[in-house]
Amino acid sequence: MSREVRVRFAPSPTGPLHMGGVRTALYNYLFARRHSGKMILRIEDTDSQRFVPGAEEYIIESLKWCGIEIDEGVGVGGPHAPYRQSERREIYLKYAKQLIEAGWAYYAFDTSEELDALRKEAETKGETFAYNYTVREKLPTSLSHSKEEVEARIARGDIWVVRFKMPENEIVEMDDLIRGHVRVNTSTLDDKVLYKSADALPTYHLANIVDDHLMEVSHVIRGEEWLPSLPLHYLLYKAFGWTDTQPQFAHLPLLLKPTGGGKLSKRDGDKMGFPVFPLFWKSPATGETAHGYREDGYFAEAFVNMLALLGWNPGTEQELFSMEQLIAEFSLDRVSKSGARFQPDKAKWFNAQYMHRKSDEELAALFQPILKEHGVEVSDELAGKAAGIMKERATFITDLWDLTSYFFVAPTTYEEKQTKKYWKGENPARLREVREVLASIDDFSKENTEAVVGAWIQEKEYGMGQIMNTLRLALVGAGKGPGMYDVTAFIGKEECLKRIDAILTNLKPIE
RNA sequence: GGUCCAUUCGUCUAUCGGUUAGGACGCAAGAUUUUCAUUCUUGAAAGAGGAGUUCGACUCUCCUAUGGACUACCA
Repeated sequence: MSREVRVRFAPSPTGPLHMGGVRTALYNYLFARRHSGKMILRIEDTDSQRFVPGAEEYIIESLKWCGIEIDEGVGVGGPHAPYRQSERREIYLKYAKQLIEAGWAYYAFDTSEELDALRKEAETKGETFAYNYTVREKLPTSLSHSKEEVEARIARGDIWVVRFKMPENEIVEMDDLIRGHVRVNTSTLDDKVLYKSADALPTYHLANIVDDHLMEVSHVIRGEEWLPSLPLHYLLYKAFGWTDTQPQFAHLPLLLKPTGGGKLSKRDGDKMGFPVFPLFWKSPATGETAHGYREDGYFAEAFVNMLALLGWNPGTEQELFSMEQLIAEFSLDRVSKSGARFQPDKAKWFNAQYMHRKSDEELAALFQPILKEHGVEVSDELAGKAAGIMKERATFITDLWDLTSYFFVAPTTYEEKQTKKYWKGENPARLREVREVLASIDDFSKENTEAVVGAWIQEKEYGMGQIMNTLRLALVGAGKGPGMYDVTAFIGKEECLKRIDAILTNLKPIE
C-alpha cells in the first residue's frame, strides 16, 4: 500500500530557527518533493510561557530564503487549517478524554511544587523519582480517588493534568527509517503529561500525535532528541486505535559544535565568529542580536547545499547540488546515524564555489548596493565586469569591494611594502617611459596593450617584474590585484595616465 | 543515576564480508605567475579497545570504553 507522502515541519516559536532546525525542514522538504508529496508547516505553540513574538515570522522568512516551499500550513492555509496549535486548542481535550475513558490515561491533581518536592526527596535518598506504575495509585489521581471525588475536584476548579498510563513491563517494538529496529521496556518510561488544565492546552506529545493523525502525515522526520519519546508516541497511536495509519519515523542525527562536545548552540557562533542562524535576529525581550548567514554574505544556495551534506550524502563524489538536484537524489537511507560536527571552513568553501559560478549579471545585481555604499555610481555592465574578473578570489560578495575598489577609484595611499620595494632607483624614471608608451597606444584593449608594452619591455631589456610592479603601484597602490592589463583596459587610457602622473608628482622616491 | 542512540583521516564522509580503505574541507610542499590570489600536482592523515562468527571482518554478534540525546504541567 502506498499513500500520499505528507510530511510536516513543526517548530516551536520560542526564538529564531537554528540551522539544525533549518536542516530538519530541508530534509522534510526534499523528501516531500522527491516523492511528489506535500510539505506542511505547523506551528507548535502549546507552551504559552515560552512564546517569543516575531519567532514565527522569522521561521517563515528563513524557510523562504532557503527556497523551502510550504504547500500547506501557517501562512498558506490548507484543508486541515488552522495549523497553529494554539488555534486548535478545543480539539485536544476531546482526545485526552477519549484516552481516559479507554483506560489509557487518568487525571492527576498534584501541583508542580509537590512533584518537585518528591523529586528532591528521592534525590536526597539517592533514588530517582519516576511518575509511573509504582506511584500513581498513591498520588492524588483519578486512579486513587473515587469518580465522585474526581468530579468534585474538577468542578471546584482544582488544577489538574491528564497523564498517560504507561503500561508496566511491556516491550515496545519500533522501526526507524534511519536507525532501524529499536525496542524499549515500558517499565523504564514514565506517565507523561498529555494535557494541562491550567492553560487548557495539550503538551507536545498529545498535540503532535493528534495533529499528525488529523493532518494525515505519512512520515515524521525530526531531530534525534525525539527518539526517547518514540515509545510513548507508538503507544499513543495504539491507544487511539490509529496504528493502521501511523506515520513512519525518521530521527535525524544532531548537529554538533565545531570543537568540544555537545550540540551546536547560539553561543558557539558568538564565540567562534560564524552564524548559527539563517537570518539576523534581534531578541525582542533582551535586545540581544545574533548573526545570520544571509546578512553575513552567504548565498542561500550555498547554505542549503552545505546543510544538505551535513548528515546526508549521495554516495557519489559530487558535492555541489542545486535544490533540484538534491530533490532528485535525496533519500532517507543515505542519512547518517551519527551526529555531524559543523565546520565553518567548509561552509565558506561552499560559498566560494557558488561565488565562482555566478554570472557577471548576477554579480552586478549583488555588487551594486555595495558600490553605492562606497559612493561609486557605475553601470551594471561595469560592476559585473569588475566582479567577474575578481570573483575567483572572493568568498563572499562583500569581499568584492576590497578586491575591485581600484577599478573605480584611484589610489590615495600607497602600500608601504610595495613602495619600499619598487619606488626607488630607476623605477620612477622607467615609469615615465611606460607612460609615454601607454600614451602612444590607441587600441587600449587588454590584448593590444599587453602586446605593445610586452614588446617594448623586451626591446629595452628591462626587468618585467620591476616595470610591472612599479606600474601596479601607480595604478593600484598596492601589491595585489589581477593581471595588470585587466586594470589598464578596465580604467582606460586617460585614467591610467592620470594615475601615473599622480604618483610621479605626489610620491617621493625612496632613498 | 536510569533509558536510548552513536563510534572510519583533525572535520564531513564512501565502503552495504575479500579494496593499495576512496573523495572533500583544512594543513604542508611543489609548479604556474608582473603582484596578491586563483588554479594544478603531490604529500601527511583513519577503521576506539577486546572477544567471538567466518576460509576471510571496517563491515555481523557480544562485552568494555568514549561521545551524545533524553530523563519538565518545554518543544
